[in-house]
Amino acid sequence: MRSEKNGKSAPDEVNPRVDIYAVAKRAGVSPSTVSRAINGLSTVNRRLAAKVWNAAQELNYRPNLQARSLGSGRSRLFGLVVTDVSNPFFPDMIRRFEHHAVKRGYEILIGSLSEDRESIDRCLKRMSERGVDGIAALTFGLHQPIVEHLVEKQVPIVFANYDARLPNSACLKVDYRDGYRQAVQHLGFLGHRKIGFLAGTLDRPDTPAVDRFDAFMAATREIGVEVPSKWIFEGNWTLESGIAMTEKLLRQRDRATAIVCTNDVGAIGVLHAVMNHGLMVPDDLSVVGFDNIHLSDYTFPPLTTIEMSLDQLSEHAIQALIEIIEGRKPRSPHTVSTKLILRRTTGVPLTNQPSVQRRRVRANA
Amino acid sequence: MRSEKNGKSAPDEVNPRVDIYAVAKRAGVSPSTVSRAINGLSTVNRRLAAKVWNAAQELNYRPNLQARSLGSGRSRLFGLVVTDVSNPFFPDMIRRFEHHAVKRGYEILIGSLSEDRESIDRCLKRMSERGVDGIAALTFGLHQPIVEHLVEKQVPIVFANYDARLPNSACLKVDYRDGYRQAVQHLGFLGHRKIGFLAGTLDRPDTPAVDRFDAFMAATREIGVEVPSKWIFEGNWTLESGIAMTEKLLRQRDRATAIVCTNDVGAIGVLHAVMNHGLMVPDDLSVVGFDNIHLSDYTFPPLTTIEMSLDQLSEHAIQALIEIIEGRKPRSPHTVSTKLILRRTTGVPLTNQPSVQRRRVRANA
DNA sequence: TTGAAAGCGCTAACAT
DNA sequence: ATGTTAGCGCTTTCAA
Repeated sequence: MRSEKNGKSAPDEVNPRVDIYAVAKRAGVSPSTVSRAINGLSTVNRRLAAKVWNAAQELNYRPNLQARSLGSGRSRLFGLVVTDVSNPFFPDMIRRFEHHAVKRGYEILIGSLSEDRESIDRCLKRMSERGVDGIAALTFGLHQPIVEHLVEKQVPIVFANYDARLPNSACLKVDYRDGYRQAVQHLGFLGHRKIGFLAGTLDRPDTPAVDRFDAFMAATREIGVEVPSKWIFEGNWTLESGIAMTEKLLRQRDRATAIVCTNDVGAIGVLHAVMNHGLMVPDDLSVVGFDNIHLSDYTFPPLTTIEMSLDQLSEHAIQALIEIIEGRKPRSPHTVSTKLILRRTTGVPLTNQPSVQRRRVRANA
Repeated sequence: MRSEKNGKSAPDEVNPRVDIYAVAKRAGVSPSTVSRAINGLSTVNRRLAAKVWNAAQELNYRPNLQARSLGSGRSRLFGLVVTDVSNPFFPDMIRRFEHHAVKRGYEILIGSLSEDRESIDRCLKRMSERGVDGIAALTFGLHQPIVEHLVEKQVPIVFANYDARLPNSACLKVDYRDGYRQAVQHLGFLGHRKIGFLAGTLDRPDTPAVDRFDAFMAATREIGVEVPSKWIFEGNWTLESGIAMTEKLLRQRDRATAIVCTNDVGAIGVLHAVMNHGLMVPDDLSVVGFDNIHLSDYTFPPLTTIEMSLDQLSEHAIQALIEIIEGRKPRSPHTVSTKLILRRTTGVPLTNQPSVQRRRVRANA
C-alpha cells in the first residue's frame, strides 16, 4: 500500500489514474481486449475496437511503455553504437537513425565508444540494462571487442561492412566500390591520368580505411590507370594529416593532378594546403572527398565528394534488426548505395598554368 | 503461466534467471534488502550490503531498468528537445548532453522539432509515454507551443533563455552579452570603428536572434561605437543569406570594416562572398562568428568566433532538472558562459589596399 | 535495520 | 473473439 509513489503524483478522485482498466471500464470490455485493440491485434471485433479507441480518446489514455516492456519482454529500444571520433559524419548519422527508428516505433539509445575496452563494456552494459531489443554497431571498426562482449548474449546486432558470423547478427554492406568508381571515372573523363589517394590509417584490416582504399584501387584498375605508391598518402582521417600529405604531394616533381580522399575532413585539409601554397583547386589539383558531410557544401570551393546514403544505412540497419527480432532470416546483406556529388573541386587538369589563378577565383562567384 | 515470453528467452536450469530474488537467495537476505543495497540506501548494514554486492557480482546480476522504473515511478530518462534546423551546432549539443546525462545515470531521448504544431505534439507525446523524468527544451525559440502543451503536465522542464514561469520549470541563461562584448572589444582594439552585424530573423521576440543582436548592440554602445542601420543586415541563419548580405555590404560606398555574425554558418557565407569578390579576409573585412561549430576551425581562413560552453549548457540543464525532481528549488538562473575564440578572420582594417591580397594568402601558410 | 507482500501498468497464456 | 489471471522484476509501505 503506497500513499504516494516518489515520482508520479498519486491518482485521486479529481485526477484518477488512466490505465487500461479505466479504458476497459469505460468501453465496457475487459482489459485484455483493450490491450489487444490498442496494439492493433487483428483478432479484435471491429466494433469493440472502435469502442476502445473512443474510450481511450475520451480519457486521453497514454500507454505506459515501461509497463509494456516489462510485460512483453520487448522494450522497443535500439542501441546505436558509434565511435567517438570527432567525425562530423556521425552526428548526421545519429539524426537519420533516430528519425527512422521513431518512424518504426522505436526509440534509440546512443553510445559513443572510444578505443578503450572499458568504454565498450560500459556502453554495452548500459544498453543491456535498458533492455534494448537490438544494437546497431555503426562503428566502422572496433568490431572484434564488441563481438566478444556480445557473444553470449542473444541480443540482435547489425554491423556495417563486417560479418560477425554470430547467430543473431546481420551485416550491412556499404557499396564503396560503386562510389569510388563514379569518382574515378569522372576524373578519368576530365582527362586525369595521374590520380593520387589520401588514405586513412591502413594498419588494421576490416576497417573503412582499408575498404575505401581497396575500392579506389579497384576503380583505377578498371579504367586502366596506374597508381604508383608515391601517390598513395597514408593519413589518419584528420584535417592535419590532409594538410601534411598535401604538402608532400605538392613537393613532388611529378605530381598527381587529382587526389581522391578517404573522407571529407581529410579532403578539406587538402583544400587548405593547396590554398596556403597560393595554388588553386581544381586547376592545380582536383580533389574528391567522401562522406558528404554537411560542411562539404560550405568549403571553398564546395567539395566534390562521394555520399553514402545515411538514410539507407539507418533504414536497413533497423530493418535488419526487426527481421532478426521477428525471426525472419534477414535476406542477403542489405546494401547501402553511394553516389558522387559533383561540386566545384574537380576540373580538367591544368598543371603548370599558374597564371589562370586569379581569374578562376572570380569565375567561381 | 507463460512458457516463453516473446522477447527474452525463457530461463531454464542451465541458464536461470538472475533477478533480485536470485541475488537475495545467494546472499542469504530478503529481496528488499538487495534492492536497498543495490540502490545504496544508507539504512543497510554494511556487512549485509557487502554480501549483497558480492552475490550480485558472482551472479553477474544486471538490474532491469524497466522494472525499476515501473516500481519507482522514475524512468531515469530525460527528453532533449531541439529544433530540426540543419544547424551544425545541434549535433554537438546532443553529444555533450548525452555525455553528461549518462554521467548522472540518465539516458536521453532526442526529439527534433520543426515549426509545425504537429511535430511538437508528436514529440512531447513520445516523451510522455516513455515517462521521461524531465525535458530540456534547447530549442532557442518555439517556447510558447511547448509550454502550452506541457502546462497541465507536471513534468520538469528547463528552457534556454526563456522564463516559462511554470511551476516545475527552470531557465538557463546564456551569457550572450559577455561573448559579444569580448568580440566587439577585440575589434575595437584592432582599430575597427565601422562594425556591422549579420543578424538572424528578427521578427519574433524571445529568440536567440534577437538576444544576440541586442548583446551586440549593447557591446558597441559600451565602447562608444555607433552602428548605423545600413550596417545591420537581417539574414536568416543560412549560408546563403550570409552570402547575399555580404554582397550588399560590399556594394556600399561607405562600408564597414568588420562584421559580427549571429552564427557561424552565416559567417561562413560572409567568407565565401568576400572570396568570390577577390577580396581577402581579414584585410578587406574582419569577421566574427558565433557557435564555434566544429567546422569553424576548418574554414579558410579559420574563423574567429564566439563559443558558448556546450558542456555548461548540458550540465546545467541536467543539474536544474535534477534539482526540480528532488524538490530543491533551482537556485537562480544557471548561467552559461561564452568566450571569444581567436583565429584568423580578424585583423587590423586595411580598407582600400587590395594590392596586399596575394601576399596575404601566402602569409597564411 | 530487515522482511513480507502489495503493487507499478501492461501482456499473454489459458480457458471459454 | 473475449475474459480471467498470473506474471514481468523491481520498489516501497508496513509490520516486526
